Amino acid sequence: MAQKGMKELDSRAWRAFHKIGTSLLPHLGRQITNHSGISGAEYVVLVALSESTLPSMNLNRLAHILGWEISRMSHQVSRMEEIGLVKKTKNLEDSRCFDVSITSNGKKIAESAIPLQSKEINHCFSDVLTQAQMKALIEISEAISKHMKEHHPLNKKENTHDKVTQRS
Amino acid sequence: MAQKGMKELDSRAWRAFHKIGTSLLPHLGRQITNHSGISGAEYVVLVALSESTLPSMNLNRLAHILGWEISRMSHQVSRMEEIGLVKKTKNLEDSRCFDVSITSNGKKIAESAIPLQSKEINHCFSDVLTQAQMKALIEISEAISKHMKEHHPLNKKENTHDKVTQRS
DNA sequence: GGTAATTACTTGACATATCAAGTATATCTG
DNA sequence: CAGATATACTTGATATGTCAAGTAATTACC
Repeated sequence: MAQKGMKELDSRAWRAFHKIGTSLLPHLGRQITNHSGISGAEYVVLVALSESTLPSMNLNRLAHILGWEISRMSHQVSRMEEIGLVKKTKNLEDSRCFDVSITSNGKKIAESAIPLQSKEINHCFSDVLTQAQMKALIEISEAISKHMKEHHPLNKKENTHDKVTQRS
Repeated sequence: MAQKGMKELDSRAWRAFHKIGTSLLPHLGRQITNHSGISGAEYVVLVALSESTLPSMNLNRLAHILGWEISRMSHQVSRMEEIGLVKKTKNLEDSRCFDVSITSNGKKIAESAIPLQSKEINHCFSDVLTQAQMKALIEISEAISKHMKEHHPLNKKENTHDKVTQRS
């Protein structure tokens, strides 16, 4: 959604990316809820924990893997603990840290959700793209990720402008 | 974030896409707030109104252009009206409809925000990709959008599964 | 070994998104 | 033209994301 100061191709490419980013990702999140009864956020946390070789991870590490802010991670894990998807225990070596681990119930839900979700992804993504397109997408992702990592790492403050808008 | 039931390339491509979708878009949203003091959502609404050849649009049309649910659109426009970015007037022909138009203040903000945002997009997106990659992305977007339009149009109910998770 | 930084995480306020239900107007159908 | 249906939008509850500020444990430095 931008035009002035951009070349025609740039603008079209950006809009194309913006469009799939804001339609496909939310759609697949909704699908998770539909087929497995958990939110997209809960799903990615469970998958991250399932895939780890370690039995548990601290919040920081988890946040880093998912590319989330630590505060969001904290809220999310607390909610997931309340409903019994994960368990949080104080780390013995460093008592500032919490070890987050998946519960057996969480694991059960993840194990049934993952293949269903893979099917959805194949449906909306893999099946509609060619091999060449997927390879291109991997390269595109790497180029952008590299840039982001170098120039805009998470949790770096750069805000200098106040909100112009105020509510009563 | 999915593995089982997916081929290696499919999985890598999906993760690549997921990663940029969940890092680049939020980053650029934050940039809008930083340089212009409005949220990403406010920005896209203002841009959609600015770009329209018509002086106003009803909520439905606006929601359709942005690919948003009507309820989200309604809340967003109400908030933007409160802070004077847009104006809402009852349509005379069909009094169920509201004509949404950009205010002079909204236009002023949009006009200063758009070139700044284009610069940001060039920085993080256009400048790090080749022409060929951008062309590929446009084709990829078209393939996915076509599928979504045919199989998962917005505002279609398909939920059959209750939330498994409950709070006290 | 005591004080200053740093790190890991929490908390609460608020903004925003989503969902289910509701209201009001318009259109369609017999 | 009356009742049924569809459309355009609103509303309120709840879930989630974000921000600024806080707490507590660890480490770094003199």
